[in-house]
Amino acid sequence: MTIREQQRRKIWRALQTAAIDLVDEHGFASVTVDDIASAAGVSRRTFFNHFPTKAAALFDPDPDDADRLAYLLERLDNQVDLWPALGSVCVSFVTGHENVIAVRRRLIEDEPELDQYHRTAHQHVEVALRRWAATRTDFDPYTAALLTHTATAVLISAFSIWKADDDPVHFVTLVQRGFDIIAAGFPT
Amino acid sequence: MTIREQQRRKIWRALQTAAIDLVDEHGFASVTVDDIASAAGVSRRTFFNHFPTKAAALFDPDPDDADRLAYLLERLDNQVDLWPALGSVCVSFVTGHENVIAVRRRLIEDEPELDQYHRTAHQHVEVALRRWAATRTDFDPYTAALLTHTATAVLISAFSIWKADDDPVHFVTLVQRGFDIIAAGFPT
DNA sequence: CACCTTGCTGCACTGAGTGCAACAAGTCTT
DNA sequence: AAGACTTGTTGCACTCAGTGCAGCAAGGTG
Repeated sequence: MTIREQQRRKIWRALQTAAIDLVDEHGFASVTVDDIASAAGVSRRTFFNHFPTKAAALFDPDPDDADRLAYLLERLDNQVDLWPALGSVCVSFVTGHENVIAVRRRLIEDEPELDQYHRTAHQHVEVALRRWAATRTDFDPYTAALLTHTATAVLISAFSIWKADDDPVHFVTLVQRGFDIIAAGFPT
Repeated sequence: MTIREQQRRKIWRALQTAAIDLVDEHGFASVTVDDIASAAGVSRRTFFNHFPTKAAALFDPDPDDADRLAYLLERLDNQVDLWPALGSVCVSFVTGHENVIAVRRRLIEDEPELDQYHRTAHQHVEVALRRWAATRTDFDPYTAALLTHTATAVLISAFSIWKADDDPVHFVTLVQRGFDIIAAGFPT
């Protein structure tokens, strides 16, 4: 990784942590982009070189995580049973990252209107899943769409139920349980 | 319905149609709130009395539709099999409204970045479903969350696959098929 | 060491969204 | 039907998100 790329990711992280800290303390509406930028030691204009919107600074996924998800999907090629396979990918993806999820969860508990912005985070996952589904030719486009959207629905459901002060491990089991319940076709 | 309420809904509709027409012709970014308001014959300030954001003018559900969905859910009380029941509600809800869906579909096909705003429309459905699920005590909160989020995932999937110039009836069958596929637990 | 490229910065600008204070029109009471 | 009350529109002024542009500094390349 080049020096440029290192610096860029460093600024990215500084902006994200500054944004989360400030919003956590003062609330989303009370924090301006100027505040975030100067807390991170960069100019306001630089903020928008890294994030398209103020909300994105809170919820855009770390580039490393995006790489990790792409890698997990890559290794899935020959698996036969699609839904459980997707489930295992999602479980692996969230495992060990409960702290990040907990922070976002707490922000949204404090200010529910942030939830709509948080959807874009799941949309990033969805895009990755869709890209992967497009490479598979062994099922029709509609089933592919259902698979990806339902998978993110499971993640969102687990996220919506889990409380920030719950047992972190519990979140992963929630995700797994969600995939299992749907695999069984919503038994009554 | 009082005269006031009639006038209010009239302005609401004028704003929504003006917004859709203008955005359809010139693109989302090129149309200002001023343009929409004056096309609808009201002041800019009035626009924001009816819609919280510019995007909401395109995608907020008609109040009549919200009432209709609430009514459909109300009549569901004693049904035993939850998932098919939710499916029938969703099918009934979209039946006969393919034209509205087609318009939104076309807008998003032209400008994919509008998709994120369209999610809020589904969020309104989701809120209604969640409110209903909260009144049922016969299943746990997590299953309730899964049910509602998965139901909207089906709607989103059908919406993402359907093309605006497809057979309108086809959309409803897509929704029904989605519920069926998930009921079967994603067979391979 | 020169040359090219990438990314940070300041500046100026558009336009979304909000609080406030009139004002007008619908609604209710007697 | 006339007054009091309520609800909703309007204009004004303001903050701030987001963008295009031009300059500059520092990284990358031969």
